[in-house]
Order: sequence, then C-alpha cells, then structure tokens
Amino acid sequence: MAAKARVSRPSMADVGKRANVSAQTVSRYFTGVGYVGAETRERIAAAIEELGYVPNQSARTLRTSRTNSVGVLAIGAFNYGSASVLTGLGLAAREADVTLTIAQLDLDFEAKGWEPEARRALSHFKSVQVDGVVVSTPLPGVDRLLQDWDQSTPLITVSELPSSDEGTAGTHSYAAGHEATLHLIGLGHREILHVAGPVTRNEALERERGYRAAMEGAGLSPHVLHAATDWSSVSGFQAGELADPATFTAVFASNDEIALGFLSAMERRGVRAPGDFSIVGVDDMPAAAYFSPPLTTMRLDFRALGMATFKMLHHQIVTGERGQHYVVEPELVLRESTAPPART
Amino acid sequence: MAAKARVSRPSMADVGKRANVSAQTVSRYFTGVGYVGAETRERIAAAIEELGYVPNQSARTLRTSRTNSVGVLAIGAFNYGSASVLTGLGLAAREADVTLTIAQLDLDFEAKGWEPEARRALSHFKSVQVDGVVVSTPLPGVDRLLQDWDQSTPLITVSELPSSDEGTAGTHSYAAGHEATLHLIGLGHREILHVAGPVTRNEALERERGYRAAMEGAGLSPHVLHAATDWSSVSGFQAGELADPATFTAVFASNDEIALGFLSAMERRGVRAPGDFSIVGVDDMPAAAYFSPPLTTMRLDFRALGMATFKMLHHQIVTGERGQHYVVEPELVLRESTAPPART
DNA sequence: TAACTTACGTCAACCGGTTGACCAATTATT
DNA sequence: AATAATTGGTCAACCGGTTGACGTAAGTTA
Repeated sequence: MAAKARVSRPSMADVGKRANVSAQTVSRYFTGVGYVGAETRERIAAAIEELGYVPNQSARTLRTSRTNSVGVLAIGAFNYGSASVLTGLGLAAREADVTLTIAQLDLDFEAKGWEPEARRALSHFKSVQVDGVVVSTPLPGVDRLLQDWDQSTPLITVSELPSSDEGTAGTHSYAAGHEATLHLIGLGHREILHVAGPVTRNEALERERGYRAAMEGAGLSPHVLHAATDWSSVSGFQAGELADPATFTAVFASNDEIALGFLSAMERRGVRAPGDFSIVGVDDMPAAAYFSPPLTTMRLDFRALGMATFKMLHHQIVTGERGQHYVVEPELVLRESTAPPART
Repeated sequence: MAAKARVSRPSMADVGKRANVSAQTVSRYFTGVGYVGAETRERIAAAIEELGYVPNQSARTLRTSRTNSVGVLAIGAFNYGSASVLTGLGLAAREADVTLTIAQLDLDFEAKGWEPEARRALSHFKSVQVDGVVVSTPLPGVDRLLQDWDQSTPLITVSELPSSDEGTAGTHSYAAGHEATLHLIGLGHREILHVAGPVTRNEALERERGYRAAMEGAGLSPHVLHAATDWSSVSGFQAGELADPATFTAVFASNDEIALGFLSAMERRGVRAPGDFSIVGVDDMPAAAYFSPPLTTMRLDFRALGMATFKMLHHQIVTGERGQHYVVEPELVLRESTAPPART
C-alpha cells in the first residue's frame, strides 16, 4: 500500500502499477492498438476489477473527440408516439453501446417560439461533442434549424414524409390519411369528417392532406374539423361536442386518442360506432384494440422508426456515408369501429 | 487571417485573440472568478458570437469533474407512467440547465437478469462522471445495486413506498390500492376481485398489499388474479377471459390499461360496468376519462414525481445535503365505472 | 543467420479548458 | 497622499487519457 492517500478515482497509471505493466500497456489493452499478451491481459483485467477502475470519458473525448453518445432533441412531453420513438432509439443505442443525451423543449414551446431553445440545445450538443444528433421534433420549420448546422457531425431528422434523401426518417402520415379515407370510401361512405390533429404538427398536416386527396379523388367534398390543440383524447372529445352527427356517416381521426375522445362525446349523445357512424384512427396504440368498439386504425410502428433512425445515424457516424432514408408505412388494422353506412 | 488552416473548432485562445484579450480573461468571462470589465465583456461576447465558439465540455469536465448532466437508469420501454416520469425529470432538468443521459435496460431484462446490465449502466455513468443518478427502475431488488455505489455522487431512486429517508421518491401505491378498495367496499361491494399487475414490479406488489389490507380490515376475503405479465391492456383482457363474473361484483385493477382490457373482455360476454360490476383503476391516464364507461381511478401525478425527483437530486448535488424524500399521494377520481352493487 | 513478429517499456506531445501565483496599471476610497 | 479595489496580462501546472517515436528483448520463420 502506498502511503499517499487517494481521494480521486484510480487512473490508468494505478491500474498499470497494480498489474506490473506501464500505463501505456493499459491503454493498449483498451484501444487494441499494439500488442498485449494473453497473460498480461489477464493481469490487467484483474487489476481493473480489483481497483474498480472506470476510464475517464472526458479525458478520452478530449483527445479523440468521440463520445459514444448521440443527442436527441425532443419536444416537451412524451406521449405514445414520441415515447415509442425514444424507446426504439434507446434500444438500438444500447445495442451499439451508445448512450442518449436528451434535450427537451419547454412545454409551451409553441407560444414562446421554440427556435431559440432548439438552437441552445444544438449548441449544447456541440459543447459535449455528441457523435450525432437526432432531431425528433416534428414541427413545421425545423429545416431552418439545420441550415446552420455544422455538417461535420451527423444529424438526422425524424420528420414527416422524408422528401430529400439526406438522412431523414419518418412515418408516412400522408399515406395513413389517404388509406384510412379510402377504406371508409370503400365501405360506401360519402360524408366523411376529418377530425384534424394539432395544426402545429407536421404529421397532422400530412394526414389531413392525405384525407383531402382521397376525398377529392373520389369526387367527395372534404369536411375538416380543426378543434384539436394537442393529440389528446380531450381534444377529440371537444371536437365531438362541436360535430353534428347528422352531417357525416364516417370519421377519420388524426390519431387514436382523438378518436377515443370523439367516440366518448358521441356516446354521450347516444350516437355509437359502428352502427351510427364509422371511425378510423391512426397509430394503433396498444389500448386501441380494447376501445369500445375496438378501433379500426392505421398502425404506425414508432418503435421500429426509432430503431431504424438510430441505426441510420450510427451507420453515418462510423462510415461517414449518408443519403439514406427510412419511411414507416402505415398498415390498416381492421377492427370493429368501421362498417358500411346505415344511411347514404 | 492567419495562414494556419483551422480544421478543429475555435478554442478559448482564438476567442481571446479575436477580442484582443488573453485566453485567461475569456476563462474569467465564463467562470465568473476575477474581474472582467463591462466593455471587455462585450468584446468577448461579440468574438464568441462571430466565431461561433462553443466551450469544450470535456476539457471542462476533465479539470472540474463536473458535467451538468445526470444519468437516468430506466427500464426498456416507456409506457404512460415511466414516460411521464421522464417528462417531469426532463422538464425540471431543463430549468436547471442540466441534461439527462439515459441508459435503458434491455426489453427482456426480466428473463436475462437485469443486474449485470444495470451495473454496466452505472459504471458508464461513472465513466462520464454524471453529477447525479436517477434510478427509475421500480424492480424488486434494486437496493442491492446501490450498496456498492460510490457515495460521493448523489443517487436517488424513484421507487415504491420510500421507507427510508435517504433520498428516495415514489408513488404511494399501497395507499392507492387501499383507498381504491375502500371506495368499492364503501359502495357496498363484498366480492371484490383484484386484477394484479406484473409481479416483477414493486408498484404492483404494493397495490396488491393495499388491496389485501383493506379487504382484511373489512373482514372480506381477498381474491387476486395474477394474469398480467405487463401493464398493458392485453394483460387486462386476458385476465378478463379468465375471470368468472359470477364470483365478483367489483374489480380493482392494478392500472388503467389493465382495467380497459378487462372491461373489453367483459363486454364481449355482455357484462358491463357499472350495471353488472364496478371497476376502478390506477394512474388516471388521460384516456381514462373517455373509456366506456369513463373510469373511476386513483390518480397518480407521475410528471410531478419526475420533477420533484430531479429537484431533490439537484438540491443534493449543489448543497451536498441529502435525506429528503417525496411521495406522490394518490387521489380518487370518481367517474362512471363504479356504483353500488346490483346484487349482494 | 538474417529478418520478422510479438510483447512490452520509456519518454513526450497533445486535447482545451481551469486554477493559482504573480505582476502592473487605473480608478476609487479613506 | 496612501491604501484599497478593479481590470487584465503572463506563465505554468493540472485533469487523464491517446498517440507516435523509439528501444529492447524474446521467439519464429525464411
């Protein structure tokens, strides 16, 4: 035992001393450059174990400017979709031995203007030198942020309808709106109401576009209710209170939660699905199968989106290649909330 | 312009050169120690802006061993509860200018044994020198992890029924189970089934304990159905398929999603709440108010839990004091899924 | 026997800040 | 007029790894 009291954590030199090798050999042990004998390797491993040595990531980063971490820019609250994307990101990151550093926007970012805050977050990511960045804020105008982004660190946005090839991923919300509406049209409905999601979200806008295209394609006039300020069932309920059941035989709701709220408001008036009207949502959250009635919906695999997004980013980090993109295609899940119309 | 091409980011020295001050004065500008005149301060700020200078966090950490980040150990998937806790943590962290670094356990951590993985995550946190750690994995046995945790960096567990005073936070699930059951008893129910949550979660165990205590306190015999492998409505539905409606007049479900699945299974048999049976859940997830019928439930404010947890941890980080704890008390939210029994 | 390969050791520079010691000039206060 | 307080510069050590250059031995292969 050395007389010197050690307050700080053990360093490479301490490990080397314990294993009767030089600190540089310990470095070789970790980095893999140069030769380290099998027996020496074991002695080093033992010394690490005994001392409880953990390498200092800051020192490593300072020298190598790599951190094995990626930054995630997210909106304030995690609902089903964003939480699932985060889950997917995290799972894929775990597999690649990368950790996520998350920066959240303020809850009322819409009012305050989220741009300065987003810039601060990105600047923070530069400060900690993340190896890559995921921008998971599907807000109209995120593109502006990325223009003055340093091209040298990979960045990928998980947004709507990745039009460009440049490292984007997202759900195909336009298709979701389109197919959902076609399903209702196919059942014979002609008066189809769209309960839109929050106008401040790209997904909501795309789903509405898809709906409108399907309606116009069939020669039907679109009827959109913009009552939602968020993705919650509260918004759906409020929309349901505003809607007149006499004016539609089917509803396309921008997501499952809104559909749930709408169903609830209708039931209060004695109007029920699928007898009195049909309704289809988007997301297929786990609970949707147990709504009353079980909800027909466009499934979107958010977790797979998160995993694929991370994998693309990671690929870009290690190889330097970019230009991929990934789109989650929606899938119609038929359940009991849709049926042919009772009246035409 | 210097002839030397600069590939790397600007450093403090570059800022100093631009502002006609020394690099040390720039350091004073950031750290606040020593004097920097108002006019000089402006020149430095301008130079930072012009160069797009961002301090190198690794260099800072290497010297100061502070990171302005806290680690969060979370389970694999984010459902309503854990996502809300994370939201709260993130919002409070944002306010304190701290970022979260998250480490997720594998999805099937239950099968594989989560301890080694959790240890790896904690070791990673040591490696990056987080200022504090939040252990948000309400698994039986987390205590074992903490025994060999280095006391010098603050750690707080968000778990069940924080018995000790030593920096813990959590929901009072026992009380939730107890009060929910008392509510049903108070309505006149005597045959009350408990649909338990996953036995691998502390909350589920505590809610069951609370239920049992209330039943036994009223001289009633508890009847517990252990069908859930997770917190999902699928589990609730499966439990509902196993349950015999003739054996109970009321149900206490371990959370809202399970209650939803159970309701759905019952409805398939033509058994409805609140006419045929009463049911109460736990969580009060936003959708619960729009279930059919709207669900009576024990509200738990997970976001507040997350925010309080972070604030406690942060207080501990800056002051060094510990010994606080925070408990989220459940609150009974009366809706339409409970009523006095039709039969006794 | 020469030429590699393997397995280390020893310096030393470097990453980019922080911190302390020390000095010098102005301005403000007693 | 003497003593502070304020402002800012210089030099150098330090945090804990990584990386390169160079040297030395042993064992292997041509």
